[in-house]
Amino acid sequence: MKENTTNPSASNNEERLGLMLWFRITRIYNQSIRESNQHLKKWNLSAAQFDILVQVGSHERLSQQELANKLFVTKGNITQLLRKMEELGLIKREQEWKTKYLSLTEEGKEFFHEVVPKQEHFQASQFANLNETEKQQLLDLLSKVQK
Amino acid sequence: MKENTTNPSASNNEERLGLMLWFRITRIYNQSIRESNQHLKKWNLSAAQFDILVQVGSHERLSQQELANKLFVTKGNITQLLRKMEELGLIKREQEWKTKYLSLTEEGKEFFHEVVPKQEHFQASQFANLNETEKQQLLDLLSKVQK
DNA sequence: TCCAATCAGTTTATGAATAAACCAATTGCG
DNA sequence: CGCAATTGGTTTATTCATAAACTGATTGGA
Repeated sequence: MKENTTNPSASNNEERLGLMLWFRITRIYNQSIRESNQHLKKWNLSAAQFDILVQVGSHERLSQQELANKLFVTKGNITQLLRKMEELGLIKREQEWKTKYLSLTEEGKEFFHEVVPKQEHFQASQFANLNETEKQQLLDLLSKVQK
Repeated sequence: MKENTTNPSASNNEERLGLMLWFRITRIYNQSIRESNQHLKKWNLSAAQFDILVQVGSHERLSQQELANKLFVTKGNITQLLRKMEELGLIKREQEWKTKYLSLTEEGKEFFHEVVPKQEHFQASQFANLNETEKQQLLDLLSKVQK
């Protein structure tokens, strides 16, 4: 499997590794997001919506900006996603001063308890090739990448 | 044992790790793609186009389907991206029987030699928090995830 | 006091990616 | 034969996500 070793150029090893890591991560992401969406289809939910469900479900008084920061996406993106989830009746937005605080509706909570454990189980299966130690190692390394 | 609280950590460690890995990877990806796009703007190129440039530039006689497989995206996506890159004059498609083989135009090759080393340098900097051993470790673990 | 800066959120236009349906050509096999 | 399955690519409708410009409200200095 030298698919990526095909010499992006004659630079040093350190840089070659960086590019290979980039490629590898985008590929894992592409594959993973696709399979997750497929799996979440059962509940008519997208991966993005699932992420929001988890965050809002497990944090009190989250503002939209805070949510955006947690998910590393833009606040514009959050606005759009929330509008849809509000329409679906899963999320409530309560304005206080200029800030909108988020929480799950009753229906959202039911969904949360229904979907999260199952999706969790599914996500775990995507890393089935790693044993527990390796998973922990991978998580540590990835955390370190993001400081 | 569904005494699940509002908290993913109520399940076993193995599964909790899986979900955390998923979140971590999507966040790194989101952040990384954004910064890469920003960086590639200098050349009016997107990350997706860059990926194609690299693959086509370093493999002879690649078909569209093969390219899609290498990048873990759908062939429909490839069709769209190639159309644009063809318009930009970076890529040639040569049909042989029903297969279209890809190659870089002269301009594409120039671009390749201009952009790749610089982008490589940039990508490397995104993993600056890891030393060389750790990078190699991370790459090995990620490869293992994808079998 | 007033004006610039900031902050939370929204809007708009655009690009990336998908799934699913499709076309045309080739092949396999009953 | 003849027809179904496969293969490579395209099209279409839809979802995600971004950047950038915007609104309105608040605040902090000169």
